[in-house]
Amino acid sequence: MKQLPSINNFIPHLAYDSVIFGFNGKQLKILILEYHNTGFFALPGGFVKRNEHVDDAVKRGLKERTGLDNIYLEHFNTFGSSSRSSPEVMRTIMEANGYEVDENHWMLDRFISIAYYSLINFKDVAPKPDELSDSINWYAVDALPKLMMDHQEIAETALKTLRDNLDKKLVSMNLLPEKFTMKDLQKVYEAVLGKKLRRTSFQRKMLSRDILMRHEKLFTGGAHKAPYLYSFKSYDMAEEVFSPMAN
Amino acid sequence: MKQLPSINNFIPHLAYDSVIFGFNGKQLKILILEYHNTGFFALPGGFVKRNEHVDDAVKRGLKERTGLDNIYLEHFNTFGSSSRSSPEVMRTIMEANGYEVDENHWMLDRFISIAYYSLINFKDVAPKPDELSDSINWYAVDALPKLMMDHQEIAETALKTLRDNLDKKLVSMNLLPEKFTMKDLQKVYEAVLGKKLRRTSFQRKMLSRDILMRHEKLFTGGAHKAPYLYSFKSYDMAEEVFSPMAN
DNA sequence: ATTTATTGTCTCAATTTGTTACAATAATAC
DNA sequence: GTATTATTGTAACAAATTGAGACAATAAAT
Repeated sequence: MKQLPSINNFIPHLAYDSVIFGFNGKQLKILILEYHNTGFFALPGGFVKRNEHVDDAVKRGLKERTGLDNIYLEHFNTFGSSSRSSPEVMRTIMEANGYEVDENHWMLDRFISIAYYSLINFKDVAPKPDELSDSINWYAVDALPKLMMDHQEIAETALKTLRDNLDKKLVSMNLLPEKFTMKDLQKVYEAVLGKKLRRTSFQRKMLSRDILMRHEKLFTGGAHKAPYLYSFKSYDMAEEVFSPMAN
Repeated sequence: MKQLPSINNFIPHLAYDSVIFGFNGKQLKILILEYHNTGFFALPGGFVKRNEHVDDAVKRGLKERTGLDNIYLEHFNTFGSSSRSSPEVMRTIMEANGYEVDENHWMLDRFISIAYYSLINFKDVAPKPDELSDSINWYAVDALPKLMMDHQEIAETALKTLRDNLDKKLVSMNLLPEKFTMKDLQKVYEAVLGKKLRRTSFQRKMLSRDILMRHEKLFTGGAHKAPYLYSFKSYDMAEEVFSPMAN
C-alpha cells in the first residue's frame, strides 16, 4: 500500500491553490489538472509544511506537481468557508489512486485555502502531471471544464484580480520575452482584459507612461514596415503609505 | 490559575488580524489595542474554530474583544512568512496576564494570519478592551504607536488596499450615515486618500456616476444655502467574469 | 518601380477634468 | 422687510486626455 503524506509534516487544515495563467500570443488560458479515474478537474494545490513560508510552499508544490519552476506568484485571496471542503471528493481521489484512507484521515478535514495566481508564457514550459493526476492541461478561460469543489470560484476571483491589477503591476512582464513589439504587448492586454483595444490609443498611452525602452527594429521577413522592439524599464516598488497629508 | 483556550477548539497555526478603520469626519484612524503590563501594541486578532468560516471567526472575535458588532469586513491578504511569529512576544503577553505557559503551548507556534479590514464610523461605537488588554484606542494612520511583530506591515497593506479600492467598492458606505451631504462624502474620500480634492470636480464626478440618490435638503441652522442630502443607490455586485470577448 | 501589409505618428473631434465665476439660497443683523 | 454672510449647486471656459481616422514610412515580394 502506498503512503500518503503524514500529518506530522504539514500544517493541518491549511492548503493552497494556484491559478496559473498562460498566454500563447492570442488566448489566455488556465492550467488545470485531472485526477486519475475520477473525472475531477482541479487547480494545482497542496499543503504547507510546518516551518515553511506559505509562498515557498506554493513554489515547491507547483514545481513538484507540474514541473514549473521559478515563476512569479502572487497571493490574491483566502478561501475560508467551512463548507468549501468536500471529504467525499478527497476520499474518491485518494482511493482512485490506490491509497487506503482512514475514516479520520487529516486530508479529509476541513481546509482553508490560500490562493495564488501567476502569469507565464506557456511556450516556455511543459507542465507534467504528478502521480495523482492523469493530465495537466491548458484551458481557455472561457472554456474551462467543470471544476471540483469551489475551484471555479477561485479561478474567477483570480481572473478578476488579474484584470484589476494588470495596469498597475505590469505582471504581464512574465508573459512576454525580454524584448517585444507594441503589438505583442497589446495582445497581452487584450487577452487578459477580454476585449479589443484601439491600436493608436493603446500605443500612445503606453509610450506616454515612460515605462518602456525602445530598442532596435524587428525584421520578421514580412512585406511591411518593421516594428520597434521594446522592453520594460525596471522600476522599484518603494511607496510611502503612511506619509503625511500630501500638500 | 486561569485557563487559556484549548487547542482542541481551534485550528492550529491559523490566526486572523483585523485592521479597523474609523473616520471621525476629519481623520482616518485605526483601532489598536495594548496588552496588559507589556507595552505591546497590536491589531485585534484571534483564532479560528475547528468548524467555523474564517469570516465568522473574525466577526465573532471582534465582537468578543472590542464590543464591535455587525460590521462589514473584507479579507485583503494573508501573511504567511514562517518568521512572522514571535513566541517570546506571545509568552510575555500571556505571562503578564497571569497565565502559566507550557514550553510547547500551541499559542507559541508559528502562525499564518488571515488579514481583514473594515471601515466604520467611530462615532457609533465604543470599543471595550478584552481581558488581556489594557486599552483599545483609535490612532491616526500617520501617528500609530510601534506595533508588535509584523502588525505595522499588515496595517500599511490594509491602507494601501483601502485606497486602491475606495472608488470601486464604495466601502465608504460604512463611514457615513444613511443620508449625507456632498461635503461629508468628500471628507471621507480626502481622509482615506490622504489628500485634498477639488470641490467642484468631486461633485460633478460623483453625480455623473449615477450612484447617488438626491433627497431633501439639510437645514443645519447655518447662515448659508442648505446642501442636499444623498444616499447610495443600492447596486448588486453581479459581474460576469468568464464571459466571451466583449464585441 | 509597383504593390502589399503593417507601423509610427499626426490631426481633429469628442470626452473628461481643472479652474473660475456666479447665482441661489438660509440664517442673522439691522 | 433689506442687507450681509457663508456655503452650495452649477454654468462656462480652458486644459488635458481619449477616440477615430488619415497618412506617410517602411520591408519584402512581384
